[in-house]
Amino acid sequence: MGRGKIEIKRIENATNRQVTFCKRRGGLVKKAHELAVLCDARVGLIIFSSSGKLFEYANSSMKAILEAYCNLPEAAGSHAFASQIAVSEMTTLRKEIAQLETEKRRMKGEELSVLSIEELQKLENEIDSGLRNVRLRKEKLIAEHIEGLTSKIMELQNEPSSRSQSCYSELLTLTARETEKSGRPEFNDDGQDSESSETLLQLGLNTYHDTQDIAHKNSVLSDNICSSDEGDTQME
Amino acid sequence: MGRGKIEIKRIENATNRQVTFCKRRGGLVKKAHELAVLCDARVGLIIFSSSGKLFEYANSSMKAILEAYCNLPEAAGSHAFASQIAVSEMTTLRKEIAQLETEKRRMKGEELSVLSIEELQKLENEIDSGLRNVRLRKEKLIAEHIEGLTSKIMELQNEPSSRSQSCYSELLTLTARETEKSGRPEFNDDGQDSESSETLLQLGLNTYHDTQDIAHKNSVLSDNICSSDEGDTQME
DNA sequence: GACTAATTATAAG
DNA sequence: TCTTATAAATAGT
Repeated sequence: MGRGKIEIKRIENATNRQVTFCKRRGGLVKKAHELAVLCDARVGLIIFSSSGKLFEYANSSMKAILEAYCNLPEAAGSHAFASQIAVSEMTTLRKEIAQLETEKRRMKGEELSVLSIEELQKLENEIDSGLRNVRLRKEKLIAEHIEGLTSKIMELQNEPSSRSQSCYSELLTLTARETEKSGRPEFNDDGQDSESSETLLQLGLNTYHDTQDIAHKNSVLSDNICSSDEGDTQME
Repeated sequence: MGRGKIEIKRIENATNRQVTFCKRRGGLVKKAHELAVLCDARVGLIIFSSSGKLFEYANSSMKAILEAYCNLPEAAGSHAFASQIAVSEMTTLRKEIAQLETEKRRMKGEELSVLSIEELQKLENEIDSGLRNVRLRKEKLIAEHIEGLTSKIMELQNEPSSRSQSCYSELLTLTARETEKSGRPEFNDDGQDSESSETLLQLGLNTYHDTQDIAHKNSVLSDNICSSDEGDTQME
């Protein structure tokens, strides 16, 4: 719904991402509210922005919803709940870190021994695509830098001073470096790298979820865990 | 959005209410997922139908979301049950994850805008080195594969059978590709060799990883939206 | 569930 | 933030 269709993947531009976050958060809260009212449901919605700010909506109190979620009639022994959550969360985070570190090592060409030819090919495509992007960006910066130096020289040309010397020499170095690389063909468009961004996702961690239910069922939620008023929405 | 406008008030007709509940619940979960992915947010959604059935969505584990919700800094006095140590350790782990994710994205050529030319150069060197390692490893595996096929053929040479046919043809394809490549300079550092060895793989070995990708895409999509891995959606 | 006509959300400017 | 063209959700069938 917008001037153009968008892919559902992380928005890279931070400003854009923030704007979209605000808009869609509003839309989501509105729809949560509508569902609650129209269908006589109890809805609790918790959102943490990427910067860690909390937004929430609950048509009844969030505490009541969370208590119901944890299958616990009333608050007691909340420490057990919290510590179970904390322990399993920590495990999750550690697994996530291990996973990311493995991915990073593989992208640096380490720890490849267990990968099949196909997996290696995927990895290669992904890295190659990243390399191209990095080079493009670097070359853009260098070009801009050269342009800046050039115009500086233009300015200084009429009043020669010792300062302009250094600009000249830097410009010479840079242009020499760039020239060395020119003549390289553009990207081939065979589309082989098109799946690059998904490859790593499939290695994701799933194993901790099965402990989740048990943790919830055995846990207790206390009175002071949550306090929330009806339909509370904050601004970020 | 529909044939007619409706007021946001409890739907009196029970059947109608149930149908609307199902439709809108699906929509809400989808939008929660989109927000989480697009804006890199953490989202937890809990829905109880009027009959008391539970539906939930969380892009990370619901435990993690609730844990974060219950341990908000400003609530320290009233909500603090997880030990201070656990909280700070968790913060450390999260920072570590954020850092690793940034590194990973940069190696994939994303989020480069804040990097200087020097940093980009360093990154490029790192990625390039990784790429070479991956290619070396892959080519080693392919060579071994060829060798394996060769010796199989040796074995079968004396007793010609229909089975050996396929080995021959695969070997021929592979060696043809390898030969084509030889005599071309080794890694030049401008990225144009990027596809040098993937054609070999795709033509030489079979192409089943393409269909794997498609299957994977589908499964990722459905997992994210409605499987019990992340956000659990039940049928009522 | 599948099908639209209409409404609503929102991407881009 | 505000506008508006367009994509998406959905009410009624």
